[in-house]
Amino acid sequence: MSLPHAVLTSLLEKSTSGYDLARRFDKSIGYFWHATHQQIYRELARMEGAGWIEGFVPPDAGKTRKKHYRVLPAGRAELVRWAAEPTPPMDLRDSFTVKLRADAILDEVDLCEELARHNALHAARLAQYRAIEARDFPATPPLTRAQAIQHMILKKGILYEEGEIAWGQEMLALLRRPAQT
Amino acid sequence: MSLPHAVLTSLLEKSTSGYDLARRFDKSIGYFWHATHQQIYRELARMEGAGWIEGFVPPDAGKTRKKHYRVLPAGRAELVRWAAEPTPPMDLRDSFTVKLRADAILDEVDLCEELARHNALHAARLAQYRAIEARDFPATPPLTRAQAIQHMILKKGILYEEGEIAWGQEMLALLRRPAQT
DNA sequence: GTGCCCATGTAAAGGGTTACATGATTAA
DNA sequence: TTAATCATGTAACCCTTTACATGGGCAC
Repeated sequence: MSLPHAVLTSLLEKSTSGYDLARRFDKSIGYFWHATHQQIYRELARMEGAGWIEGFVPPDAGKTRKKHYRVLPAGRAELVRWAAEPTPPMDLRDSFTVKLRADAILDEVDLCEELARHNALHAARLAQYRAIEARDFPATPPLTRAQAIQHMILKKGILYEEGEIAWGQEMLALLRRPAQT
Repeated sequence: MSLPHAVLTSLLEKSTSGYDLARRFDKSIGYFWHATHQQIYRELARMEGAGWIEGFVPPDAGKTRKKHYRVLPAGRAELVRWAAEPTPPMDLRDSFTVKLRADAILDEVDLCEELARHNALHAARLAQYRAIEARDFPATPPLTRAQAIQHMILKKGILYEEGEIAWGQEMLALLRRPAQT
């Protein structure tokens, strides 16, 4: 369970509203931890109750209902505590791979189109990541430690997508090969 | 939701008991879809109720309580139906990456040891996968389509672990670098 | 006969997904 | 003024996780 900690991290990077957090979870941080707006609102309410964060009306609020949250010392301490815990390695739940196993024994299944679609999705994401990299990490050496870490996280995403694409193309070639006995 | 379909696939590959399925989910198929024995027993009961599978006492049962399950035509049809559905791409939930983001802004966090531990785990898994590959896919060309697909699935795991290790080593070097300014 | 593994389950709690609800601003 | 988007929520359902329970076989 680390959704609250993902939210804390995101809020530490920049205080913001639940709505904007949800959008951030659809983009940058969401590539490593997905969450819907319902989850986020629920967690924000919980964490405010626990004294980890506090809500406030931003100075430029005007007439909107927008409410911002910022991390309190207790929240920061909790994040540090959690980060020191051992983490189990990510467990994968890839339903497409299950379908491939089904394909291997079933005949009636044809995953070519679906695989091609996935390959295109991965290519699109890769392009996004590369654009972010070009924008946020232009020169190489003069980086703070924080920037260097953030760059490595982005590179992890890039490597992952590159791997998916390379593998996906080989797999597609295999699936398209006519079934010779 | 595709745990039942992962179970169906596994049962099609080989009829077996809930207990052995659970162990299989701790190994081969579990690398792409994790499940505990509680989930598996529950799914087996549900699927038997739905007429997708049937339980039977294996001929060599003797005095054990062991019960085997095999896939019925309805289950096979359901698997085909499901495989034809579009799949969303896997969404990642990698708490270690969240911790890295926390590290980038927190100072009090030190992830070196944990990262080294993860790297060792990935190396161990890679070794396992390579051993399986050497055992199950020795020669190259004379493969059936099913074997070729299964080999590609294994290769996906190998590529993934190799990527994790390469990235993890670079990341470790970065984390170990003394914080200059 | 004690301890360990096999083998199957139940129960409770918590997290995630989907559907629904509401009101307020902004653009056509 | 109608539709879309902003912004925040509630409720129900399902899935997953964790803890507990049970009883049989087997080895020492």
